[in-house]
Amino acid sequence: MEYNFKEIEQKWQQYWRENAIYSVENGGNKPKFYVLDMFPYPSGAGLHVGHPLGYIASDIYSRYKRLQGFNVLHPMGFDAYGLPAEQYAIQTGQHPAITTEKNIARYCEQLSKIGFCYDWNREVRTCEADYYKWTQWAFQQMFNYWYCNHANAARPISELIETFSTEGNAKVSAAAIETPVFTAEEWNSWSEKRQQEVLMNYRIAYLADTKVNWCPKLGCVLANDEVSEGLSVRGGYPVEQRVMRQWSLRVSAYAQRLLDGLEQIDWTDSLKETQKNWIGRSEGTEVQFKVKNSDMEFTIFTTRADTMFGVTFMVLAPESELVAQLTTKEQAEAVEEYLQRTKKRTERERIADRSVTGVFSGSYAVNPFTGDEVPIWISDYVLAGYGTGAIMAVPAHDSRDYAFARHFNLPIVPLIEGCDVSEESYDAKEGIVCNSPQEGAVPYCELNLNGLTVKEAIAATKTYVEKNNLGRIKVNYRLRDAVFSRQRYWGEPFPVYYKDGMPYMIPEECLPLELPQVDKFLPTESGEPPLGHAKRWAWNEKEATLADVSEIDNKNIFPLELCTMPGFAGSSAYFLRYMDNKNSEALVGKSANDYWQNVDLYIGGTEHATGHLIYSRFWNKFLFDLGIICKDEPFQKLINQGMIQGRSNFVYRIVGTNKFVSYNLKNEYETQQIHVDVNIVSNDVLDIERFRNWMPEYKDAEFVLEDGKYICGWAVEKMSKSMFNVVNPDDIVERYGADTLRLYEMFLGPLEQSKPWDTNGIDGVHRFLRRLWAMYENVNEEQPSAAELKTLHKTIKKITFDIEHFSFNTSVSAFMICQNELSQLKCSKRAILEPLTILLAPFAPHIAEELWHRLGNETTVCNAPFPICCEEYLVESSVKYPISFNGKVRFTLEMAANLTKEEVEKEALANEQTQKYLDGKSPRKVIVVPGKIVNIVL
RNA sequence: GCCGCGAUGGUGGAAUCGGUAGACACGAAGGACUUAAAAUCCUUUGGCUAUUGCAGCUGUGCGGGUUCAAGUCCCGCUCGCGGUACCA
Repeated sequence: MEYNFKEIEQKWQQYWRENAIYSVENGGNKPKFYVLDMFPYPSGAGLHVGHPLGYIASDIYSRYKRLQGFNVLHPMGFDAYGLPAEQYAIQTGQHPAITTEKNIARYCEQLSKIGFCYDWNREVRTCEADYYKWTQWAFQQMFNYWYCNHANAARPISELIETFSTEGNAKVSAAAIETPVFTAEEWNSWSEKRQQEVLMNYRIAYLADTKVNWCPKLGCVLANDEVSEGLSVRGGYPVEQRVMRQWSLRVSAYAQRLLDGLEQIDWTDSLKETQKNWIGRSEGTEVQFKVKNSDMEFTIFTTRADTMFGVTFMVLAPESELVAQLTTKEQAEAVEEYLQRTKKRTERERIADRSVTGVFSGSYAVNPFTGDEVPIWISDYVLAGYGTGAIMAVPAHDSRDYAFARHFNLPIVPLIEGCDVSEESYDAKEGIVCNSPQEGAVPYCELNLNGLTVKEAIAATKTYVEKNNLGRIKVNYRLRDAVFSRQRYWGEPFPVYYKDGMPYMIPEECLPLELPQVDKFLPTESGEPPLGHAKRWAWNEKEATLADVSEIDNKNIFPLELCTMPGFAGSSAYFLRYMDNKNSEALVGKSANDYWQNVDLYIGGTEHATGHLIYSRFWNKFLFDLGIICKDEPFQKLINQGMIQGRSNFVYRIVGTNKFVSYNLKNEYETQQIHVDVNIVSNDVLDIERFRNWMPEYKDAEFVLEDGKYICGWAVEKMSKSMFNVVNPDDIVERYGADTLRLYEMFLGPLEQSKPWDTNGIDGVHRFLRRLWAMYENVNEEQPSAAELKTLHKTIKKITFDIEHFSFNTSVSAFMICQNELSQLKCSKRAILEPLTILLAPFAPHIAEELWHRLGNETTVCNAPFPICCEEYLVESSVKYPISFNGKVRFTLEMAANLTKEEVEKEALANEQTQKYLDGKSPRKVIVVPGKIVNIVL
């Protein structure tokens, strides 16, 4: 009987669906296991062969865990809100909801063909109201909470109001926007608006004027992780800095917990490292500098407190509030001109052009250690958003300060013994400190750092600063708050209305606030977001309905927020919703969450390292603070699957002709390299007929062949339509079947490694399945031999080990070796084939299910127990020892397996050949590695 | 610049704890079956030397080192990939 994969795969996919084989209950006697894929954004292009790689890996692991008796949650859904659908809508006028729906249907169709064990009853789509209701709800919670530094957790804003009205804000330590101290009397005397304004400084979701990445082309602000090198990640458009009134999430409040949490989770070091860099913890010192001839003071942040005696000037960021205060009349014009000039430059220009620019403010600062007076400059190499937006410049030990000092001819004072600063600064944090002011020097400071190492000097200076009240020890983080507004249509609406210019939350019982229909998706001419086009988009507090915008003037009707939420809003808590996706009372019910806890295994791409994987950790920690969920880290183990690149093929056209020359002859001609569709090339040999029919211009093409064949060149490139190297999984399933696709994707190479897709090798895997299939033709009931049992149990051991180490490529090899050995033994015994079938089920579920039933089983193989390796079958009767002299193997000796180390040594030395090599001498040393090698040292 | 990862045949890759490098697969060459093709099966396949027999040497990006023994550990490079950056 032929291996008819098409029939088999259809049959079992239908069987699984109709009998709900993969639906999962919350609870039961089995231990739980949660396996999650990063849910896809359904783009119009559909899936290519690279997309399912991680899904196949997680599917294998899920099925394996299920066979081992775990209750496995393995869901799938769609990240459906986002820019591409909206861009498409702008171009074509098609509503994003329609295109998104269509794309999801296409994705589902493609995914269903591969035979995944998803519980589709738990599907979530971020654009559906019963899902985004909980995104809106979480946002409202963030609005209603503040971050208390004492509790090191989010606390309800009501507690804060209570504190303000009884004792003011003096004792409150919060992660918040700097707020002047006020008393309870002051608080109680303020208007509601004033109180709301103050509270806004404390909220975790807050509205504030912030410097944002504005992308004019997209008409939208972007978060830091959505911008790379001054260009938008989506579309590659220029991004500029702008101050806008925006919603932000106080992610920075969680910086330390996000850092600490990395210690408890099982992620790769490189990913943890990326997140650590992104969070960017930096321990340093804040020092107060007085302004000469003024009462003013300002604060700078430094990690090099040891360089206080090398400060020769100060620098302010152009955007710093201090600029206006510290600019003198004489310098006003020059400073204004400089500010205008830097303002015009886009982020990209600043990155491209790093030439030194700056202007003197006219003021001087006083070094609090020495009383020394140094000029205050303004330059755009100092960033307003980091530290205090002002620095002390130590040109001898900072390359940027050095370049600045050189350019403007400012003094350079070295502080490390033996360093040479005539050509460049000495930035390294090592060496012995010198040049502290000596006794009697003017100016003088009693702190003497001479002779200390840099590390010791930093510590000594910190102590001095604290003791003398000159500043404080401070930890800074690079991690910024996440800008949360998007001037866009296709996203979650904010559940917010405005009254008296201040935002208020729509009552929870009125959620979800649904996205209204609009005709036009472009931002409005006035610069307002597309929601400005909505005809009915205002809030009536009393009736809780949407009303005509024309009625806004009416007393009880208030306008809504016109922005929508960014892409990461919907993906930050989706893993929680899968646990309990039908729950209309809560994001996730307590019992469901207590049962599933968190994700045991998360598989997805590394491109989310500083976006989704930071935001969802933050979001999760916030919900943890609220007591909604029981784990503060969402993803216990995380694996990044590598990217699958394309493998492009080329033909070589002789310039100016329609003649094509084969790869190895191309150097004899002047040729032009042209991409050719990989689907009409097999093993780099071009199908000439199909090539002629591929495009009209090649209809009459001629060829210069080698050995009667046209050989194509090849290269590894990104998989994309323009390179004609896209391979569609549907085509592979059609030609070879889903099981072959699954095995081959795993066989390509290590899961975490990026590698090119090359259809050429797939025949080998397909052949294996056919050979395996043939072994089940005449199954008999004979007792298995020792050799057969050994092969089986060796394979069980290997497969179990491999799955647990996510080494799926070597498991496929192990199956091939096993099949090969059994076929040599001509083994078709049920006792061997039955466990082998279960072993194969996670990898190739369709053929395993069919073979399982052919062996006479009634139940599904999905519920069979995973076989266990019996070591006793693996015991060898004899062991082949390579005998080496001085590490070099000379011959191999077969010995009984049960010999002790001493006996092996004895037998090896007694051997005739050994004696020949020894040539009468006695060995210096003999090293026996049991089961491995005997090394004789001469 | 800084941080992280990697480099093994014609190709993808294996080698799990320092113990016979190249498993498994593709490709290639030769053979069997066949009128023929497809399919299937068998043999060979890192390089060099030898080949009527055995075998020998060499070999994991480069240069050193540790060790009886190194693809694997240590030091110094080269190249490639990824992340990140006027972060004070």
